[in-house]
Amino acid sequence: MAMSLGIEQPVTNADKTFFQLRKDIVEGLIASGSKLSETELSTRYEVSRAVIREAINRLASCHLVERRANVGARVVDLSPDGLIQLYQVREALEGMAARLAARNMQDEEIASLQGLIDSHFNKVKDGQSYYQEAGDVDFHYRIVLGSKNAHLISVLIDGLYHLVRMYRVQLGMAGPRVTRAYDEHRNIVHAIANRDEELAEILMRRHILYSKNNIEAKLRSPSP
Amino acid sequence: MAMSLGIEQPVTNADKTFFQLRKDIVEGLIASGSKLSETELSTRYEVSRAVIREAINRLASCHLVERRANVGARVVDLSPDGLIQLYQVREALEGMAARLAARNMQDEEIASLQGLIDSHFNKVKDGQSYYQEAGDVDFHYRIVLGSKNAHLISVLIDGLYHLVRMYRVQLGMAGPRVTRAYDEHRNIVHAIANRDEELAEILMRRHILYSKNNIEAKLRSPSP
DNA sequence: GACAGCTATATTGTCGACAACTGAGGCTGA
DNA sequence: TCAGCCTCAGTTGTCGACAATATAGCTGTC
Repeated sequence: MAMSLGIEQPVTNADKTFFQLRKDIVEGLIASGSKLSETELSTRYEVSRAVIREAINRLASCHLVERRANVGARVVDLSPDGLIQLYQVREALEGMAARLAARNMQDEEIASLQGLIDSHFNKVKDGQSYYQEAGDVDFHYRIVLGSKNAHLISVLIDGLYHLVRMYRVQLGMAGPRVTRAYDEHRNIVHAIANRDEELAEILMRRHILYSKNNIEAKLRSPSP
Repeated sequence: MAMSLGIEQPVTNADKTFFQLRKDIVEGLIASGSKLSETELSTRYEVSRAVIREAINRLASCHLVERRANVGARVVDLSPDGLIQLYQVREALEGMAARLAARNMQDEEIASLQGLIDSHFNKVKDGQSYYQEAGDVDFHYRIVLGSKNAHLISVLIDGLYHLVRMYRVQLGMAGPRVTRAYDEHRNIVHAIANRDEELAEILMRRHILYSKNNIEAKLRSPSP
């Protein structure tokens, strides 16, 4: 695993194929629930079956595909229950991440995070929904990295976040939750700056809980 | 991944090799920090390099080995900091597992769990330190499975628990924490039986925190 | 018509060989 | 002496072919 300190750089052919496949799955180019044929993919991506196999195995580690011996691999299918379970794990892990960030982040990192939030303020004020996607992701990334916990970083950034993005993209999230989420982010940073571990964890957990409820509501009423 | 509902059954050759390699690493037969040569392992385990490669990749997903492109894989090395980080994640995940177990476990499952605890009582009373290893593992397994959350189950049972066992085995844990841990288990089951999610989570988190402190102390004073 | 068993086909699992890369050691030239 | 380059052995990455397995469809019997 790339350990994700910064941007993951593909070096081998299997890496590139893995990233490409992951992208195509997350963005729905390969339909959720569809079967992944090794031979077909090897011709489509113009690599040998061995590298396709390795890529699929890695995707299985991220829980983006499910593999059965002697049968094959299928892209996971998205379900309300799956989403809920995903957010339950996020709540636990990111709560802990916020706690550890309050303990372990350097002062400069916190200042930089504060700067990020401030820059968001302008965009929120202008009503740019740009926020939800890039801004939200960036915010959560920084806190997870700030935890300085390798397991946390790996499970979330290399694993769950791609699934989260898959749900967001394929269910078409954009949402009017922008300004409210902005305030929540602001409060979390404040708690971290005060080195208040307990509060940072609680606020982060509530933030994710709200976010789950929001997406869940969208999931019931197909709006797009 | 095997999804771990019950016992994971090897079907393919890569499965068997993966299990064997994992066992040998966890139990220290392959030294922590040592390099894993694909060619050497393929002769030692009498399989082709391809299945060794797949096994190593899976081990990397469990964080039991670290792989670098074009260089090779090394068994992770155990460190005090690594142990602490591991238990931080356990605290977050198993806390959530206990909460969800209080919500989702069937009445019969809870009764069975209660039975397990009761059976432990006799052994603890007799001073059998058998408890710590098998009993403790079994207890935590049941609660994680009781959460009915696939991600939680996979990350913990297919992943972190093997690392936990690796620390325990290679640092020689047995400890006088038996009776105290027993009481903590008892209280957790009580909270779950009462469907008290909040309390179940808090108790589990404290239980793991205590456990971490215990191992940490042992790690400072090499007793065995 | 339904069902069990068999056959055929397509897919996955496994293998050995070749290509590409890394790291160590020695060599050259200042 | 030392920095930098180069060579070379050994390792990992990639490939195409073969073996083993599962699924679909057919056949024959009840």
